[in-house]
Amino acid sequence: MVKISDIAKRCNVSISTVSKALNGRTDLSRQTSSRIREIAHEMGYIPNANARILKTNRSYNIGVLFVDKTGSGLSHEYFSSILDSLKNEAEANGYDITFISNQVVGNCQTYYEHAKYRGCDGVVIASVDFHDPQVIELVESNIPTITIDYVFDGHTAIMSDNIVGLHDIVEYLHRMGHRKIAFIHGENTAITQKRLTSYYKTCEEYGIDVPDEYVKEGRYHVPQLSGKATRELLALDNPPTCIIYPDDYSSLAGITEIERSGLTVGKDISIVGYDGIKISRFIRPELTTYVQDSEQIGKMAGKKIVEMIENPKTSFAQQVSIKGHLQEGKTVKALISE
Amino acid sequence: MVKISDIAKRCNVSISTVSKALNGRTDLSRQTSSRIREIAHEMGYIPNANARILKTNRSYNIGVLFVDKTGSGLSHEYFSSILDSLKNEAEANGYDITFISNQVVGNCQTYYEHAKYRGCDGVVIASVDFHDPQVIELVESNIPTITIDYVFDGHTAIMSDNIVGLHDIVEYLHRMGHRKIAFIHGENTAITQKRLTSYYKTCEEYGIDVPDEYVKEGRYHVPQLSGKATRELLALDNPPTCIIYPDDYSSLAGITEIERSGLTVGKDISIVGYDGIKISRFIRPELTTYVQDSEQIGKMAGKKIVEMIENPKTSFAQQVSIKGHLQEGKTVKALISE
DNA sequence: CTGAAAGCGCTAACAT
DNA sequence: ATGTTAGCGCTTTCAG
Repeated sequence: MVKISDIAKRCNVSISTVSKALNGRTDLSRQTSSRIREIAHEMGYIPNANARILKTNRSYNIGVLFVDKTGSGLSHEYFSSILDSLKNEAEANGYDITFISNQVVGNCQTYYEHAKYRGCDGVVIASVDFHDPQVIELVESNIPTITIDYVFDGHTAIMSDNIVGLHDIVEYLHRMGHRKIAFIHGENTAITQKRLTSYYKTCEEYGIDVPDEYVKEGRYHVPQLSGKATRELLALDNPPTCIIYPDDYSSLAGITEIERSGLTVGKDISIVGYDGIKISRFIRPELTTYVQDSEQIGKMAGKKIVEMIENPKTSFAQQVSIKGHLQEGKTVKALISE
Repeated sequence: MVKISDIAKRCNVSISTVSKALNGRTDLSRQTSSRIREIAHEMGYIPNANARILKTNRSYNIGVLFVDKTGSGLSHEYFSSILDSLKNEAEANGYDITFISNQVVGNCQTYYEHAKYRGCDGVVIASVDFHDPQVIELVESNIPTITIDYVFDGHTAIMSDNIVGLHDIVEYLHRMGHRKIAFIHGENTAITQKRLTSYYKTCEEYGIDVPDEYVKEGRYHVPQLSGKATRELLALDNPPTCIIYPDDYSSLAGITEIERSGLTVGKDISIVGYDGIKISRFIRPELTTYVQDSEQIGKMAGKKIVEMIENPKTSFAQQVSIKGHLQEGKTVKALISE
C-alpha cells in the first residue's frame, strides 16, 4: 500500500506537507497542493482510516444496534426500511455504518465496549430490549446515541407517532360508522402502552364504549396469536364490527380466521392493520392500514446522530415524532347505520 | 480511556507484559496474567481496535456491499434475510460488519478504495450491478471477496440454485397435469438467464411445448409489469393453465389481475411465485412458491468469507449452490386431464 | 509556505 | 517469565 511517506519522497516534500495537501489545507501553495494530489492519485494512494482514527479520535463511523428478540431481525420490513434510509443519510454525510453486537469481538463483551472498541462516533439503537442493562449502559455512556421508538429520559429519540396512529385509526373507523371496535395489541412495551392509551382515549372522545373483551393481547409479528384472538372475538355474543391488529403481518392471520369462519372481510367484518408494509397494497382485499413513515424515521435518525456528533455542545435532547398516514384499502366497510 | 500503559503502571509491569496477558499468551506466569486481567477489568479497560488494526493489519471487519438499483434495497426480504444471517455468522466468528458505499467517506470514491480505507479483511457482495466497473475492480483486487448470486470466473460465489428452482417448479406443474405453462421472468440478468434456460430445458424434458407468447419479460419486484404481462397472457387465444412469476411480490399483482378478469386463482388458472417470503403462507389463497433458502445463503457467505480470510492459501475459488424447496400452497390446481 | 518531531494505542520481535 | 524497543500511518503543533 502506498502511504503518505511514499508520496512525500516522490514529491520531494515532507510528509506533513503531503498530509496538508491531501486534506485540502490552505496553508500551502496551490501548485504544491495540486501537484501532490495529482501524484498521490497517480500512485493509487488510499488513506488508512485506522491510522487517522487513532490520531484524531474520530471514526466517521456510526454504530447500529438492531436486535430483534423475535428473530425476524433485519427481515422485519419496518426495521430494514429504517436501516436502509439511515444508511443512506449517514453515507450522504460522510459516515459509514457498522453493526454493534454483543458477541465477543476483540475481547469485548457488551454493546458499550463494542462501540468504544470500534471507535464509533455515535450509535443508533432500534428494535432491542430497552430494559437490557447493556443497552442502558450504552445510552448512559459518553457515546452519543439515538434511540428509535423508545425514549430514555434526557436522551434524543425518534418516535413513530403511535398516539396519532391509533387516534387516526379510531377516528376514521368512527367516521365510517363503526362503534364496536376491538383492538388486538402487541406485547407489553412502551409502544403498546401508547397505542392502547390512545385507543382508549380516542374511543372515549367519540363516545365509543370499549368492553374489556374487545381488547386482546397478541404479539407483534406472531400471526398465530392474532389469529387466536380473532377467533375469540368472533365468538363473542356481541362481536365487534372492526378489529385493529398490531401489525399488517398479524392482520393477515386475522383475515384467514375470519374467512375460515365463513365471514367476508370488508363486508361482514372490518379490519385495520398497522405498519403499511409494501405488500399491503397488493393483497386482496387491499389492506386498510396505518403506514409508518419508516423512511423518514431512518433519515431523521441519521440526521440527528450526525448533528449530535458534530455539535455536541449545541444539540440538546429531543424527541422527534414522525407521523404516518392512514392508507385506505378495502378492508373497512362503511356502515350506514349503527 | 484507560489504556495498556495505565494498566502497566498500576501493575508494575511493562506494557508488553500487559499486552501478552490481555491476549492470552502463555509465555508468562499464570499469576501475573490473571492479576493483570483482573486489574484491567477493574479499571474498565477497553482495547482500541484502531491501534490494533494499524499494527496488525487485521480488522476483523467484513465489508458488505448491498446495493439495490430498484431502490427497495435492504427492504427486499430476500436480501435482508441474507444480511441477517450473514451478520450472525460473522459475529459468531468474531467479525463485525460494515457497509461499503461509494459515497465520499474519507476521500474515498470507489468501493475498493472504501473497503481498503476501512481495512476490511474481506467483502461480501450482493444485489448489485455486477457489471459496474467498481464492483469488478473490487472483485479483482487483493481483498478476499465473495459474491452472492453471481459468479466472477475464478472467484468464490454463493448461489441460490435457480436452475434447480425452475426445474422443480416445472416438474411439479407437470406432475399436477399442467402442459401450458407460461413464465413471466425478470429483467435480463445472469439469474434470469439461468431460470429461463432451466425452464426451457425442463419443459423440453417433459415434452411440454412452449409457444413464444408464453414467455414474457417483467422486472423483479415491479408488480405493475407482471400485472400487465398477466393481462396479456389471459388475453391469448390459447391461454396458459399456469403462470410462473419472477417473485412473490409480482405474483400478487398477477392474482389481482386474474381476479379482476373474473377468474379464480387455483381454480381457473394456477400460479407459482418465487422467493418464499414469509407472508406467502398467510395470504389467501396460500401461495405456491419456490422458497429460496436465504438464511443458509447468508450463513454460507459468512462461513466462506471467514475461511478465505483465515486460510488464504488453502481456500480455493468455488461455487456453492444452495437449494431451496417448493412450498405447496393453494394456487396450483391439480388438473385431472389435459 | 514548508518541515521536524511527537505521539495516537497497540503488537511483536528481540533481548534479558 | 518479563522488559525494551521499534514502528504501524497518520495528524498537528510548533519552528523556521
